[in-house]
Amino acid sequence: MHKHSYKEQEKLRREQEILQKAGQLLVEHGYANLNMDELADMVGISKPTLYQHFKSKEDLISQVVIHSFDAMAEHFATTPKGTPIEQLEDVFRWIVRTRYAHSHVFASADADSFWMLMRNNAPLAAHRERVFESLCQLIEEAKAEGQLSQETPARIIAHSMFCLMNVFKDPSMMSEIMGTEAQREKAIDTLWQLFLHGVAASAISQQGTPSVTEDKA
Amino acid sequence: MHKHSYKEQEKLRREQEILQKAGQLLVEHGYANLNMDELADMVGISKPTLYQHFKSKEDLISQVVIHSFDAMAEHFATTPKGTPIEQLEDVFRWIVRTRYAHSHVFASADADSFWMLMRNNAPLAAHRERVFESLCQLIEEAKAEGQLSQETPARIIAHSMFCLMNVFKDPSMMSEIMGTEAQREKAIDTLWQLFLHGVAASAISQQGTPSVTEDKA
Amino acid sequence: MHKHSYKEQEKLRREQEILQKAGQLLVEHGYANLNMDELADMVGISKPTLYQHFKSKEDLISQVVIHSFDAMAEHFATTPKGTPIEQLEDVFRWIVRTRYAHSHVFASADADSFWMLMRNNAPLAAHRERVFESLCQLIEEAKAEGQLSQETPARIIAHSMFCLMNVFKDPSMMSEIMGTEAQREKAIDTLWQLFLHGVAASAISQQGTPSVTEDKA
Amino acid sequence: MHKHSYKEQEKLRREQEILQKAGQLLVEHGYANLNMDELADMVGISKPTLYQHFKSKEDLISQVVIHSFDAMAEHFATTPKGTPIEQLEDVFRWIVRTRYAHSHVFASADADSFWMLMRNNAPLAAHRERVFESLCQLIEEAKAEGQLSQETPARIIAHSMFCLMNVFKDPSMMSEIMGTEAQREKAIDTLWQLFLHGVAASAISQQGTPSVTEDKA
DNA sequence: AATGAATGAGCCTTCATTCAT
DNA sequence: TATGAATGAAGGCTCATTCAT
Repeated sequence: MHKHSYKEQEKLRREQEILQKAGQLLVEHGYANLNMDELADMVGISKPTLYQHFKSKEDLISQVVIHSFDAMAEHFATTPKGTPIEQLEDVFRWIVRTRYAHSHVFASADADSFWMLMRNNAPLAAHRERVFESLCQLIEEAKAEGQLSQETPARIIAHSMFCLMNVFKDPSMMSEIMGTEAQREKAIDTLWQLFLHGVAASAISQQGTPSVTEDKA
Repeated sequence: MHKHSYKEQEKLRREQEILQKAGQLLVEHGYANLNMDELADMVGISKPTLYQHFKSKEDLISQVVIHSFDAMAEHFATTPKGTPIEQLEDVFRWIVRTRYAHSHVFASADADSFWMLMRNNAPLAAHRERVFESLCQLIEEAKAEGQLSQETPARIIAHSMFCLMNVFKDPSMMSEIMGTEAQREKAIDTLWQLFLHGVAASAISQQGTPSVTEDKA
Repeated sequence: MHKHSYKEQEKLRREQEILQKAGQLLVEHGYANLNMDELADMVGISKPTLYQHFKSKEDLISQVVIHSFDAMAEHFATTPKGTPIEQLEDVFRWIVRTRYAHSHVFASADADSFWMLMRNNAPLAAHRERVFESLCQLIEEAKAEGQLSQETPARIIAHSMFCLMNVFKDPSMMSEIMGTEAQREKAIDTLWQLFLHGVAASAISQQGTPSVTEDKA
Repeated sequence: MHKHSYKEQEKLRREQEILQKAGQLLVEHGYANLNMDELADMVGISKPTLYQHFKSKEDLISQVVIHSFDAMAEHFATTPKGTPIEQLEDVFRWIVRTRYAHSHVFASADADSFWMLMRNNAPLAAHRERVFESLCQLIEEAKAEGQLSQETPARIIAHSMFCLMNVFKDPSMMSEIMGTEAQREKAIDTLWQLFLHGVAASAISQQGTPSVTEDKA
């Protein structure tokens, strides 16, 4: 069971390092502009060694992304329980922070690379779906407790959440987030509120007519 | 006065065609994977001819994107007047429809290519900023009429709107939009409601505490 | 005899203009970097028109060079007679002046383009040889009058003359020449003296031993 | 301390070979017509391999030329001492021999490629200037000993020397040089004498009047 | 005769991937 | 196992030259 365990651990450690640096480059340069020479240099190994761990660029990047999905899945599994809405908020904050504080892959999650990869990569899509499912379940729970709009499909709510996070991708917003700790938290709050009210139970009531009017009445 | 007008129109027509196909390839393959050979083939001309119309790949793609921005700007200018909120809704619907019906460039608007291009391309950034400014003004008007949250900066609201539209980028959502006319309108409605309630004036009130609770009370 | 004489003159005039501008570009950019688009633009005609006058780039440039040789040949024929040495000096001065004042082709006469062209272009080589022969004859005459070293082959003397003129090709020298009229004449004087003493009759006497030593003794 | 010394030597050897063949092609085809495919083929490697040794065509060719300058500089430094004039003669002979025996780059030293390269390539210009400076110093020494004309600027003398060597560039001269050892030496002698008398101290005396007359008197 | 438009062929450069050590 | 070295396959761009009008 632990035959070669040292060597294997060493190998794992190295792979983690590769994945981490690759993630960094992926975020900084995008998929197409991430080049294997640069990556190898950054990790401090040679290119052939890289190819001993990952059979191709696509494979490598897929694993980077899968890794991110798994980290998210793990957070889902270990997040301290509360009301579904509280859990959702926790997840929301965790993702945003992870994204930008640690330059996580999700920062470019819906960019070219991402979809292009996903299109031809079943395992990747599967990992993504798994996480997405967890999120949808949480949303359904919140709906069941009457805290989220019944009328909005869970998948759309989940997507909205991911998409909204991209607000911070714009350079002008980025700077706001990259400022003080307080600024960041403030910005995240704002975004969470924005999301929450968009999907709140009371929100969606009369379709087609902006409920704003009713609210004001 | 209109000497050469035929030739010139022909030239323009050709350029439009190039831009249109380029937009299509841009959406399908992303900037880095859009290659000039393929584009030339697709348009049915030779590569050098391409370069007689556009001086470089970057120039060409910039114009594609600028074109999209301008189309949006034009819609802004000609949209039938109503309350600011109504105008916003109109813009929202127009963009979503244009994006997905016509495979418009904005479908990959916040992708790698987009930002990378913008970073080194002042004219492009300027066109974008112009459209963005228009949107922000509309938002400020809506705020002034008390219909949007005063607390959320206009730029964040504008961004949210753009980001939310990416919900449809996911293949699973895509299929929903690409279905019947009715389905599409339904989906757009849902998203608009979602956005609207997220940014509505009454929405953001107590920070840090999910206002859902208060709303219910 | 003068059928179409007007049209033909017009054609000739245009060809002269093309050749002149081509010469200018040839000197400025070199053969390989002289491009037909630029040339056509400079002359104010279209490229196909260019090709109606000259069947190819090589043909065109050959004629430019041939033209220069012919101009030189003409100068040889019309130069006011004097002693052979005086005639030589006159030729020398004329070439240098023509080269740099009028940016003549000979300014790049021994550059890549020149030899490469010559290698595959018999007519060009012939024209060159003709001029060269005239020069050699002049030199032989001077030798006959005892004014030039009998021991140095005429071809070498002729060549030396051409080569020495390239002294001015160096940018640092160029500036000296491009200054005032007086500066230019001074520089030309210096070079002529330098050439003349190199080939003077009294100069070459003891082979193998630097005659300087003897001179000093 | 000498780890990898074999590999490194091999790499150096390869680079030398590339530089040598590149020099050959440079002389034969000129800068613009030297193409990397042909060079790679000639060396027996692939184009990308070329680019692993030299980062661009310009870089490669620069090094070729720099190499030549350095070889000359080294000869300057190691040449057996004698009178300045003797040293000059040695340098002269060495350059001519090196140029034509080894098809050295200087054979096209004042050609298009050369100047164009120099114009945008500070390191190259620096190497050239260094050698040129050495030559000028030698010339100044010779002047100080009264063996060269005080009136002619050292830079002009140096240039004359280089330019005169181009006499051998003409195909008809080339054949003479490429003949027997004796022929070559004879030709070089002739040229050296020609140069020497052109710049000798006694030579330049009365400006404007061919001093030939005086010499004869 | 003159030209706008088009193109085949080619060149420099890059990069993911593999070979040989 | 790790790597220095090598490369096939492309991609962006240019240019002399020709067609069609």
